[in-house]
Amino acid sequence: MARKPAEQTVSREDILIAAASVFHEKGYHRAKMEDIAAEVNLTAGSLYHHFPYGKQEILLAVLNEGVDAVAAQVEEVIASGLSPEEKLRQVVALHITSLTGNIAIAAAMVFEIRTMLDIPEVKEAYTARRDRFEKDFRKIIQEGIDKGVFCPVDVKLFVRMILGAQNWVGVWYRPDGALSGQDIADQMAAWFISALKGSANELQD
Amino acid sequence: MARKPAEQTVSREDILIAAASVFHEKGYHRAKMEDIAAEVNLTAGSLYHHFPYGKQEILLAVLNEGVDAVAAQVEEVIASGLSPEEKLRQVVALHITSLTGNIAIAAAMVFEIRTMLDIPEVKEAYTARRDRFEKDFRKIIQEGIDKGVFCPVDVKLFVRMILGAQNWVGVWYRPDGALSGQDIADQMAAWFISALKGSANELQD
DNA sequence: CTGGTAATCAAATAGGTATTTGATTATAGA
DNA sequence: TCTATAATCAAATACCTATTTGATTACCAG
Repeated sequence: MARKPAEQTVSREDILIAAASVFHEKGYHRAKMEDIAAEVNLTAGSLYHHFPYGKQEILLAVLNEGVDAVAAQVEEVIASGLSPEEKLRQVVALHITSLTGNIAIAAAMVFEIRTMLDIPEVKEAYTARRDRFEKDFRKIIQEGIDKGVFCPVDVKLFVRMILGAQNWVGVWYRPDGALSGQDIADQMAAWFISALKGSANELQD
Repeated sequence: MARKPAEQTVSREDILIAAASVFHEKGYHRAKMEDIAAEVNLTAGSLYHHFPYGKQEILLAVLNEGVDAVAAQVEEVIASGLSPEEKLRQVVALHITSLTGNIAIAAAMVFEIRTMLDIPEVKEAYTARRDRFEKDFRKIIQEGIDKGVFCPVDVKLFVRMILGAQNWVGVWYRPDGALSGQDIADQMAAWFISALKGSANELQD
């Protein structure tokens, strides 16, 4: 056996997809290299040809996979001339559909990221990305407040609230459920906007 | 050495607290029995005296620790004669302050629960509890809708939205931050209520 | 005092699995 | 065709850490 004909060789990308799916099912720790390999008809050792640094490198690649794509699109929306409301709707949709469109990565993002947080470079890169993401959201809310279309709120907390709600979608969403990612996004965005319009009254008893 | 004087012997409870903190720092898998033991000045083997089933039993105990207390209180609120609004405020506060009051357990709850989900009994117990919790929240929202004080919404989704936002608090909250658990709960509850009052208009373009 | 028991320790044991190694073969380019 | 390289495999290796074991000591009840 050994090398298979060209049509059967697997790419990094193939492995990433397989890995994401295995991580999703079992979580990082219970996912064996062998499991990942099996998914693409390789043996565990062969994975090291594609990912010399091993399992962690694979996880990292899986996580990166999902993130940058969304980030770029979000920046675009921010820079657009849309109303804050519309911007919010769009970024919420971007985030949620990205999660629901790749549930395996989404779950890894939530559950496995901490595995890597003791590698300084990784932690930095992750923190930087997350902060940028949060900032993007804050910018939209703040813009709405400044323009008077949203009530003043604790922007930081509000953003954490919505990101929590959104990230959690990656935990419970199932592709065969009743709602599509877009459905979920639409409804949630509407609620966020309602909250942003009706606040500031029932706070102090 | 061997047995230490009475004042220095550790209790199950001591170990649980230590374990929760170690799980919080490192996650279940990277937390060694030795780490937990060190925290209470024991050796790893000694933990088996208190928890014969070992590491999993400890995790399980840690998770149980946090849950039942809140659940009972939530039921009480449900059964009370308060307005739906007030009920919602109170259960949100119960949940969030319970998370922020024991951040180690909260994080374990979010991140480590899945470790145990392949033990059928555990999975069942967990699912049952979670469903009951969700149902309690749904009951409040539904009551508000029925009484006409909340706009009609997809109750199931709404509850998932708020639970996501709330659970996520366990991920980012730090006791030395600017906001107390109660602060967070008050603001979030207010937003949820705003959303419940102002919905149903901007859904269909 | 004198057992008996509870709490502990130090030192194996044991199992799992990530990673390494050395050989093997297909393919592409000279 | 011949050779270098890429992709693969099977079979070690290596390590880590949960768990077990057998001895040791403190405390309490009688």
